[in-house]
Amino acid sequence: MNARFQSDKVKQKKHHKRTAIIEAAIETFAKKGFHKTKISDIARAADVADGTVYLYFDNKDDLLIKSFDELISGKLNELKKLVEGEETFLARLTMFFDYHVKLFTEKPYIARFMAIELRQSTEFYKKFPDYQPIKRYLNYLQELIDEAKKEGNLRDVDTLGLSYLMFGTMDFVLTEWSTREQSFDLLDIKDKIVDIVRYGMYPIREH
Amino acid sequence: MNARFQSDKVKQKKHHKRTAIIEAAIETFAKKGFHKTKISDIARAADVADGTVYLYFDNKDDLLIKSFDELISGKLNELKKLVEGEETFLARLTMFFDYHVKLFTEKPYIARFMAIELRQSTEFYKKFPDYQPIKRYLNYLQELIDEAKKEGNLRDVDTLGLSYLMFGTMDFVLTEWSTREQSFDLLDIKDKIVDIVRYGMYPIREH
Amino acid sequence: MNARFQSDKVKQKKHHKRTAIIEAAIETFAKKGFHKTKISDIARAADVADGTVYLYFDNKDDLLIKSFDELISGKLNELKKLVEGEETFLARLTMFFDYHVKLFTEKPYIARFMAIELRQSTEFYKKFPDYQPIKRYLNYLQELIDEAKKEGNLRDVDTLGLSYLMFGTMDFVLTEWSTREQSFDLLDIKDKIVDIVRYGMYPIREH
Amino acid sequence: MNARFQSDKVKQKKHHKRTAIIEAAIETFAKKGFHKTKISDIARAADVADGTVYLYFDNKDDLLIKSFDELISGKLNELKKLVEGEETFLARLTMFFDYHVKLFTEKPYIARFMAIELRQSTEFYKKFPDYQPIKRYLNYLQELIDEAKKEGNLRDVDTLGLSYLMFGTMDFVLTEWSTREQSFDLLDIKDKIVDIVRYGMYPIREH
DNA sequence: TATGAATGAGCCTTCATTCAT
DNA sequence: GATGAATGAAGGCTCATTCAT
Repeated sequence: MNARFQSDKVKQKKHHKRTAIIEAAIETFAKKGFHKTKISDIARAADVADGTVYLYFDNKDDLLIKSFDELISGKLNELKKLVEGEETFLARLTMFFDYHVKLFTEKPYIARFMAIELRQSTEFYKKFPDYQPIKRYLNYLQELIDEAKKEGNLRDVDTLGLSYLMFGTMDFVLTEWSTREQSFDLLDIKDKIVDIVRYGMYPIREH
Repeated sequence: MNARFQSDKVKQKKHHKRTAIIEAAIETFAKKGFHKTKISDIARAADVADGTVYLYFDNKDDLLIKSFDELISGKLNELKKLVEGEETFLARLTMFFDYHVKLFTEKPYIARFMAIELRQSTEFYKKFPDYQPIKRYLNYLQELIDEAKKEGNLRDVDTLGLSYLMFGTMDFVLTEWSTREQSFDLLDIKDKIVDIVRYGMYPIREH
Repeated sequence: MNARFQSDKVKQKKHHKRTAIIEAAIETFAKKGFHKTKISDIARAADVADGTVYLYFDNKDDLLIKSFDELISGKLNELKKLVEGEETFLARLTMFFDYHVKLFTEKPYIARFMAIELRQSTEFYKKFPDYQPIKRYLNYLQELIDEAKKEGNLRDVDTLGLSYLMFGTMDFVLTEWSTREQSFDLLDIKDKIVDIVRYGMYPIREH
Repeated sequence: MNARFQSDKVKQKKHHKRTAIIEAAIETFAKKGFHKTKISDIARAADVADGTVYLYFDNKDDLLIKSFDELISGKLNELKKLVEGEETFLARLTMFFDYHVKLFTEKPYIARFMAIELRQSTEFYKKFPDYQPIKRYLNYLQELIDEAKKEGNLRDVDTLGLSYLMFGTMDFVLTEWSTREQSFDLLDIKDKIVDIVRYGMYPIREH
């Protein structure tokens, strides 16, 4: 092993603890909520000392924010790749939801994290006015919708309205699903909701 | 003044402080969030001593629950009266949304209270598994939907799905609206979303 | 016991804890120094709970300041009464020193408190620019000196200079005496220093 | 380059870091005070790693002590050379004060260091009973005084008393001067105080 | 009933010190 | 010798809850 390799290893190690802390934070915040989570809980879960957390993050708030960022950036990138592999708007929409259903089914605590911890306080938003991770999701959805409208695959619905409808519905379904201990089938309800969003709730007119 | 009258007055008085505390609690929880609200904040707002709160409520959690119950019962009753004054499903649906838009426009902190504080923690739900104030809203929505389906004014969509879609969308729109400092027009977006829910997002087929 | 008496008792009681905390603080700060003194040390010494300290004082710094104020105001008042009972400048000067010698001999920790804790940091002075308890002592000394000059009992020495000389000497003697565990006789050295200040250090010119 | 030279260079280098740390420590302790100074502050100022400090000093206390020693030894040696260049007691006394006025005017933080940090705690003196850097100053002053008395240039004042008077006055003047942001003229007040110490404060008897 | 002073458990954060490299 | 990432003990302060009046 030469010097260059060693340096790489060092760099890797440098980030190892940080990554461990982020992962522990996401899981613990999601499981117990921000306020009930002690820094020492996270430190223990990450197998580091309490003080180590403060080598990588300014304070508890900062850790929350950075955890969100990390989580959402990662997921959004994954999502974009998958979605952009699809051709039609319908396929993309389906993929958008499928991705989340899969993600949250596999790691329900992420659903809780995104659906609940995210919105703890206006104070939080006041403190970090530029911190709008949900906004990035919404923006992405809105791009997809606008494209679809251009393609003619979508009638001229209100972009903002549809994005709120889609995101809000998904968010609520997931919140219910995760706080109610997964008492209904996520895949099933997704299909049923997609059906409503596609065709509306009015009786389908015969022609 | 006879004994009966006196007793009534006493009872009224008895409830006066309780009511004041509940009202102060709702407003304060909504404004500052559950964790940042101190019992002494609520006591001051209600113009009672800290200790007095504990004459009417077991603890802070209990006060939160009772506040929700009070708030939601009141609002739900109001809502039911208005909704049941309408004949058609469409009118009822419209009324359902209009009522909330009006309510939250007038008292935005109630939106915050319902949208955010409501879902603070799994711990909370674990501790009070029977406490599901949202459930009552959802149940009511589902009743309306089922009726409408029977009337033939609604195609055979999934009741649970539609109720989640409607409630989740409303919830999210309100959260955004209240955390983003009312940056968009609530009435306007409501109409646009109702349009989507009615007719779906697909191009309307000519016939 | 009537209502008025009871109210007095309450008032007394109200201040009882505050007084106990101040006294405990002075003694503990003096014995251990500001930084080594824990709030819990003071609380224990005052026989109250830790939290009680914060009912009467904003924080540890505030407690230090208030303790000084209390201590110095009290002592300065006592001192003024005694000094003003004397007629001539010489008697007043003697009283000024005698008072301190007696005070510090009886309660050496007060000497430490005034001589050392008082000047912990420039930060402290920056934070509380108006907080100059020593200044009040100096001002008082300067008044005495100016009067004496007017009376003709004192030659036209520099007032500021003499006040610094007197205060600084006293301060240093006390510091040495208290940090060196009272290894010399305070009364004795006082007389010898007074002699120098009176007649100067040059050989007394015969005439 | 031979081995001896190399060894010298190494020794020099060895001491380079130690010297850098001492200098950084004196300046930083003086500027921020002992308790607010972090080891990492000193390390950064000395341009070494935190751990390096512990190669040369046992702990933070030890670093403080060694810094004092270094500072005081240096200054005392300088002072002695200058003082011993003077013939008469009066000239020596003047030099003693002039030296300090010059030193502290040029590097006010040294005044702070000596006047304040020096006396942080009884604990400190208890821990290091032999550590009396001021003592060396006092001893030197006392030697000067005793010599002067032998020479007949000084009446038979109490040596300890006069040394305390001189040192204490100087100490206090400097403390006031440095904590009050140099609000008065050091040179001017020095002359006025020297006048008092020489001739006393009583009206000069005519003859 | 009502009060509000008192309590004390609990937690975030700092920083002197260590030690593997 | 030199580094600096990691450690973990320690303490100021908050605030839900109690209880004597």
